[in-house]
Amino acid sequence: METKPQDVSTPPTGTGVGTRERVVRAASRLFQRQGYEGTGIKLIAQEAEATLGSVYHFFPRGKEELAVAAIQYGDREFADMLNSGLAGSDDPAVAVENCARALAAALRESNWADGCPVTATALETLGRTPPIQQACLDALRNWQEVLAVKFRDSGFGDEDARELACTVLSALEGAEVTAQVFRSEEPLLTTGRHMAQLIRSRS
Amino acid sequence: METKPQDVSTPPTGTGVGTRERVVRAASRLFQRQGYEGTGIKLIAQEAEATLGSVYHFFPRGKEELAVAAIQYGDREFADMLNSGLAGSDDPAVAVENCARALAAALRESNWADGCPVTATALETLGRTPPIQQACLDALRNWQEVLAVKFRDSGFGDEDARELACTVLSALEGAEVTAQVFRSEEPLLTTGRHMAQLIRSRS
DNA sequence: GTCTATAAGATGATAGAC
DNA sequence: GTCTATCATCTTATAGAC
Repeated sequence: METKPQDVSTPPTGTGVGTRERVVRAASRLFQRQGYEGTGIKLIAQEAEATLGSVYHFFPRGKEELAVAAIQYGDREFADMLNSGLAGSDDPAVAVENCARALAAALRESNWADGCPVTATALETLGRTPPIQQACLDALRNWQEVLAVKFRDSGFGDEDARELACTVLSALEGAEVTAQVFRSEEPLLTTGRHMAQLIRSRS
Repeated sequence: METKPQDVSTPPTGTGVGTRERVVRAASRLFQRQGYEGTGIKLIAQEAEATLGSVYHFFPRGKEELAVAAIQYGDREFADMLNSGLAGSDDPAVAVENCARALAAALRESNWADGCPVTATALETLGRTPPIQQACLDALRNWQEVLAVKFRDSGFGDEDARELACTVLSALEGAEVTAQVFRSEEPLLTTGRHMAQLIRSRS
């Protein structure tokens, strides 16, 4: 996760956020909500309050290049959410349950629209668009590592921490989809509770 | 799950499978692999060895109507897979782990392409295409009930069975996505093992 | 960097012969 | 029921003025 110069929070141009950043954010949100194939570049430009020319100025290789940037943006965003959720408690079981609760609250607040920022795009582009697939893989690996670090810091052995992280991440991912389809926080809350039990039963 | 007359495995017309069935199967597989928006009707017709006219003959209301039928087909298909996996053992923990193993094997055999038959379409159409969303909801509910029945039959109380089914379904759904992105059976196998532990710790 | 106009092709859907 | 031809629209992407 190297930080590039243009990642600074105050862009050089003005009071708000630069055009490139607005485009990436809009793309990330739209891909998250309606997938890669279902989102047109014109809509992205419109939501970002940019013109089509500006989009292609920053992403000359087109939609695919923009999607990679959007997935990487979602990667950082979701990792931040995981990290804040996990930071709430030293007990990893409590921490994971906090994460599930935070995801559930965010999901409800968005009217069940804003789930995982990569799942839809990942499934649509699996085995068909290598650069996007790679970005999705990097994101999932990153999130798993965030969880694994928490478990290791709580005293779990390397292998145990890695495996627990794998299961917890998978469970949260699936619970988020289920919660979106059911339009209910329950899958996330129940899964969070069960994950806490699993973690406790292994400490 | 009422069985309609046209659900018989030997169609009236010929030795093989009827055109309508071929179209639905092709649509189900393609939506599963590349999502709803990323799959054109022409490709569906081609894969089904049918013509565009035939597709619109059986589904006069177009792609949306076809998608509902495709999701319902995937619903039955996945429920069958769950039921066979669960039937392998009276111990619900062993049974669930068998399911995860079966899903992992099927995923590997398809070169990580054939995951859950509804997730991609569900995420793309959330809150935008009510009939499809409803079909996805029915599918997830159906699968959860399949699991809940197994847990109740194993001696779990109603509430416990329902909640365990919710978590196990979510975990398997998420593990399937993770396994596809990682191109590895490990997320499904690890999640299956952990779900077995969770079930045992609650009996 | 921003903007408009437009090219080139794909998409969902329809018409009507057979 | 099957097939081909076609329409209207939308898509990604480019050109070139400013």
